[in-house]
Amino acid sequence: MARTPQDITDAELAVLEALWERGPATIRQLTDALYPDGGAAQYATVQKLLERLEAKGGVRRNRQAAVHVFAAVLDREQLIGRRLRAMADQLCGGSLTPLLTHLVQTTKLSPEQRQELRALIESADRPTRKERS
Amino acid sequence: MARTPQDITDAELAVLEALWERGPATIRQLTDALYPDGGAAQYATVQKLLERLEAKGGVRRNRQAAVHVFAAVLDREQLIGRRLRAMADQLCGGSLTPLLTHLVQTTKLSPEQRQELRALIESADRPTRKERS
DNA sequence: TGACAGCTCAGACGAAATGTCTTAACCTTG
DNA sequence: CAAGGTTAAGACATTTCGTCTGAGCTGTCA
Repeated sequence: MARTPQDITDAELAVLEALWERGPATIRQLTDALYPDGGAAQYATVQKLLERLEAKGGVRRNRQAAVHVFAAVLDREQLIGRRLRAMADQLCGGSLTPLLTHLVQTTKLSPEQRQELRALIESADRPTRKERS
Repeated sequence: MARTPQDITDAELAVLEALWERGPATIRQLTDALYPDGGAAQYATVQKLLERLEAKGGVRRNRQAAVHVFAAVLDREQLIGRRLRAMADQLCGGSLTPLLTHLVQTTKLSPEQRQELRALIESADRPTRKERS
């Protein structure tokens, strides 16, 4: 049976997280962060991971300088969204609603969080109206 | 970098889905459903997948008859929950709240769904009170 | 100038995960 | 009894993903 390649792999995610944490960075900087005692091979690993991330639209490369600087395009929120959508596609015929329902039923929310959620539901009402006008 | 093995793999999920759809079944039945033109090798594949699912707690095997009957232990809802939790662990420091927030912000809900969600939030209030008493 | 270090580019390779297959033994049925 | 179906065990093949090597270019320093 066909397997589904991962969208953003674990190692790619580690690179993304390093970019989220420190902002735009060079391969050298990322390698030192991810592999403190790394050698040439690890530099090349990070390079390859960035290349794949770039191909997937997860990072952008600035080639202006001789040493390229990479920045995250995909932030945590967006990645969460991608993963939720992929899960909905696989398990819920594409609908996000079962995921939402499940979370509401199982997540222990503080009164503050509940209020926040109610506000989100109400504000979710309003953009819809604006979109109509 | 270490990779994370999948909880329930794609092929295992296909087996689970067949069980969800038809209820308890034998290897023969599942093989015929999943591999209509399958031979002995496909029978063995399904057997192995079931064995792994059993080890993961996803299915239960009834050995009373000579021919074993398998039933899903893990239903779709539970699998969704497992995956959401895994996602929260990986992307949100373990908190489900960001996932919930994201879904509320991005899911286009009908008025009925919104009302349903409000009701869920309110009912989520009440069990909490019962649990205190 | 030459050597060296750092960088980019390209692609092969190694390891891990996962799906597939083979073999042997046992049981039931015709 | 032979054949077919089943279980059990484990090896094997394929795919995915992380790692590594080699070549070429540039800039710096002795």
